[in-house]
Amino acid sequence: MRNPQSERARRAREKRRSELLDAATSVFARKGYWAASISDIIQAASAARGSFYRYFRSKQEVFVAIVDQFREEEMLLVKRLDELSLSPQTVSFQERVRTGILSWLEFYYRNLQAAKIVVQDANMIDPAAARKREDLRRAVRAAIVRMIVRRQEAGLYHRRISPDLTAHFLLGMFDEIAANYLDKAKKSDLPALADQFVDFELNGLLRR
Amino acid sequence: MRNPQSERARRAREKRRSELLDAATSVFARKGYWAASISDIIQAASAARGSFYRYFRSKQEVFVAIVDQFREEEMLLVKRLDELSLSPQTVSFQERVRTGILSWLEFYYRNLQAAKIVVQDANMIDPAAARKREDLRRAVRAAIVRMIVRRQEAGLYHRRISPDLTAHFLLGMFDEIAANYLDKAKKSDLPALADQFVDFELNGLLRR
Amino acid sequence: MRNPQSERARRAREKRRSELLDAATSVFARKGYWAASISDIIQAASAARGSFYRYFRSKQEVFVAIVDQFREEEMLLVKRLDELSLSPQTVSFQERVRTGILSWLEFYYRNLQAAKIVVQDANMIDPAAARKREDLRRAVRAAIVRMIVRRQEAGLYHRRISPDLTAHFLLGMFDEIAANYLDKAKKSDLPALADQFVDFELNGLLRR
Amino acid sequence: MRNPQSERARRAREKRRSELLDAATSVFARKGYWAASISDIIQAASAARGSFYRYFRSKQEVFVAIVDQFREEEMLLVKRLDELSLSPQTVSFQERVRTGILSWLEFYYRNLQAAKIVVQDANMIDPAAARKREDLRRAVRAAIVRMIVRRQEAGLYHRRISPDLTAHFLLGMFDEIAANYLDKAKKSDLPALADQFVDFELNGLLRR
DNA sequence: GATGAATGAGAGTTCATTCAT
DNA sequence: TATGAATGAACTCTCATTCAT
Repeated sequence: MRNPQSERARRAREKRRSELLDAATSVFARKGYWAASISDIIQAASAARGSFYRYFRSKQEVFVAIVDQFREEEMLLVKRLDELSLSPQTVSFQERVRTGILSWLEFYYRNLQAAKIVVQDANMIDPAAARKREDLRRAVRAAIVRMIVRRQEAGLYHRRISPDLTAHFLLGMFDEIAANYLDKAKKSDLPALADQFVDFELNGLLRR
Repeated sequence: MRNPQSERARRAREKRRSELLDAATSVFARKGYWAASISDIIQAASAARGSFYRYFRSKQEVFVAIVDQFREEEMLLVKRLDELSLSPQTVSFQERVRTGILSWLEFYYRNLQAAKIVVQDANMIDPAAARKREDLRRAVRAAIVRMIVRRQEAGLYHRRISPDLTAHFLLGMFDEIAANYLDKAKKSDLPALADQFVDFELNGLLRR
Repeated sequence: MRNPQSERARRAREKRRSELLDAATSVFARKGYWAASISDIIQAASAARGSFYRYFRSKQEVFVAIVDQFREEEMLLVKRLDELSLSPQTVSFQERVRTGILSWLEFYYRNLQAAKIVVQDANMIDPAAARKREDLRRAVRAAIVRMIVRRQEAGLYHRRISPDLTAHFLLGMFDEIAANYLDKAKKSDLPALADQFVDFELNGLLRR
Repeated sequence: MRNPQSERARRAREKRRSELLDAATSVFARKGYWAASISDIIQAASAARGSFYRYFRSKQEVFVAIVDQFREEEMLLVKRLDELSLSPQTVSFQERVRTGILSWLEFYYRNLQAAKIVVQDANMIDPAAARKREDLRRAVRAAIVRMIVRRQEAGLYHRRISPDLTAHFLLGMFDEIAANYLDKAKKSDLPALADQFVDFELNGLLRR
C-alpha cells in the first residue's frame, strides 16, 4: 500500500470487523443463533447498532461467515491430514493416526465456540446457505472415507466396516466431544483424549 | 372414572393433546424450534389457535414435553438394556451387545423426528429446563458408563479406555446417525447398521 | 350465510378493515405516504400494531388498496359518463357536459382524501403497482379522448386540438382542483365550480 | 475579491455545491424525495458523505433549495411576462399569449427534473418550509390572476370566469404537462404544444 | 371447551447525521 | 477542508400469548 493513511484505515476496519465477528461467535455459542439478538452482539462488541450493519448485511450473514470459515478451515485440516498420510512415513501408523486426531481435537479446541455453533445450529438457518455447508460437511466426510479406504487397501483396516458409515461414526464422536466435553477440558488434556480416541477407533472396546 | 361422560371427555382431551404434540414434533423436526411458529403447529393439527393454549402453557412447554418424553423413554430403554445384561445369559455376549444396539437404533428410528429435535435444538431453549434435560442426558450416559464398567470388571472390555469418554463416543455416534443417516435408511437396514455399529464399537478399525 | 355467528364475525371484520383503511387514508392525505408511519395509522384507528397486519400485509398494501380503489371508481365514473353521452339525449349538450363535470367534481369531493393521495403520492411507491395505476390513469385518459373524438366527429368540438393533449389538460385541471381547491370548498360550491369549469373548457377565456 | 486564492476557493466551493444540487435534483426527480437517500446523492455527485453536510445542513435543506429556486425562477418568469403584457405592444394579443406560454413551457422543459420534484413532492415534506413554498405558489397564481383581470378589464377576456379559479386551471394544466407529458417531448415539439395550449385556453373546445 | 381476532413487546434493519482523523 | 466510519433513533413487521365471544 502506498497510502499509509488508507492502510491504517483498512487495518482498523479489519480489526473492527473481527471484533464483531468474535462477539457474534461468542454470543451465538452461548445462546444459539435464534435466541441471540443483534442487541446481544453489539453489546458484546461495544459497538453501535448501525456499526454492525456496516460490516455484515444481516444477522444471517455473520452466522454464515462464522460457519463457513470454520468448515473451510476444518476441510483444509482434513486435506492436510489426508496428504500427510500419503507422504513417506517416518513414524508408526498408530502414531500418525494419533497425531491426526490430536490436530483435529486441537483445531476444535482452538475454535471451540465456532465448533459449538456449527454442530448445534448449522442446519435450519437458511436453505441456500445450508446446501453449501452440507457440501462442506460431505467433503469432510469424503476425505475421511478416502483415508479409510486407503488404509483398508493397505491392509491396515479390516474391510468389514463401511467406510461411509465409519466416517459418520468418527464425525459423530468429534461433534459430541466438541459440543459436550471440550469446554470442560484443559489444553493439556488433549493428548490423553487423543489417545483414548485413537484406542477406541482402532481397537474398539473388546479385550483381547 | 365413575362418570362415563367425563371419561369420554378425558379421552377426547388426551387424543387432542397427543395430536397437537405429534404436530409439534413434526413441525419442530422439519423447521427447528425457532423457525417453527404456533401457526405451523395448529395448522398441522387442524386446531384453533386458542386450543393450543388449552393444552400447553407455551411454545416452550410443548418443546420441553417432546424432549423430556424422548429422553425419558431413552433412559428407560437404557435401563432395561442395563438390567438385561445382569440377568442370566442365554446368548453370546456379542449377540447381546448387538441386540442392545439394535433396540436402541430401532428406538431412534421409531422416534426419528423427536430424536432430531433432541439432538439439534435441545440446548439453548431455556436455562431452567436445560438443566433437567442435561440431567437426563447425564443419566443416560451414566447408565452406559455403568454397563461399560461392569463389562470391564467382567474382563470383557479392556481397561485402558475411560468409561465416561466412551459413553460420549457412543452417544455421539448415535446422535450423528440419528441426525444425518437414519432418515435415509429403511427399517430393514437397521440390523446391518447394528452389525456395523457393534463391529466398530467392539473391534475398532484395525485389522488383526 | 347459514351461520349467523360467522356472519356477524365477518361483518365485524369488514368494519374493522374499513376503519383501518379510513384511518390510513386520512393519515396518508395529511402526511403523505412516506412521512406517515404505521404508528400514525393505528393510533388514528385506535388499533393495536398487530391488528393492522391482520388486515394488510404491509404499509404498501394499504396504500395500493386506497389508490386502486380510487382509480377504479374513477374509471367506472368515466365509463358511465362515456356511455351516458352515447344514449339518447334529452337535455342540451352543454347541460350534459356540465352534469358530467359535476359528477366528477362530486366524486373527487366525496373522496377528497383519497384523491389527494392519488394525485400526490401515487407514483414513486412501487414499480410493480405503479404500472397498474398508470394503466388505470391511461384508461381514464383514453375514455376522455374517446369522448372528445366523438364530439369532434359530431361537429361539436373543433378539430384543431389534439384529443390526447386535451385529456391531459382536463385531468391536470381536475387534479389541481382536487389537490389545492376542493378542501376549501363547500359541497354547495360545486355546481358553480362546475359551471366555471365547463365554461373554461368549452369557450376558453376569449371574449367574443 | 482581492485575494485570488480565496476567490478560487470560493469558486470551487460554488462549483461543488452546484454539483451536489444537480445530483440531488436528478436523484429526487428519479426516486422521489423519500426514496432518495443521501447515499444516492453523494454517489451521483462523486462526493464524500461528510462533504454533503458541508454544503447543506440536511437532506431537507437541499430539497427546499431546489424547490424554492424553481418556484422563484418561475415567479420571476411570470412577473416578466406580466410586465411584458403592460409594455407597448407590437404583436397581436394572441401572439403575445402564445409567447408567454411558450416561455413558460420552455422554462419547465429546461428545469424538467426540478419541475417534477416540485409538482410531486413539494408538499408533505416539512410544515415550516411548506408555508414559504405555498406563498410562492400563491404568488405565481396571483400574478396569473392579475394578468387575467387586466385582460378582462381590457375587454379581451370575458368576465364570467373567476380569475382565481382560472389560475388554478392553468397551473393544473402546466403541472400535468410537466409531470406526465414533457419528458416524452422534444424541444422542437414545444411550439406546437404552446399552440394547442393557447387554443384551448383562449377558445375552449367548442366549435363555432 | 373451542374459536380466532386482538394485542404489543421486541425483533431486524435503515439511514440521516455526527465527528474523529 | 475532505473524508467515511460510527452512531442510534425510528422504522416496518412478526408472532407468542390473551381474551371476548
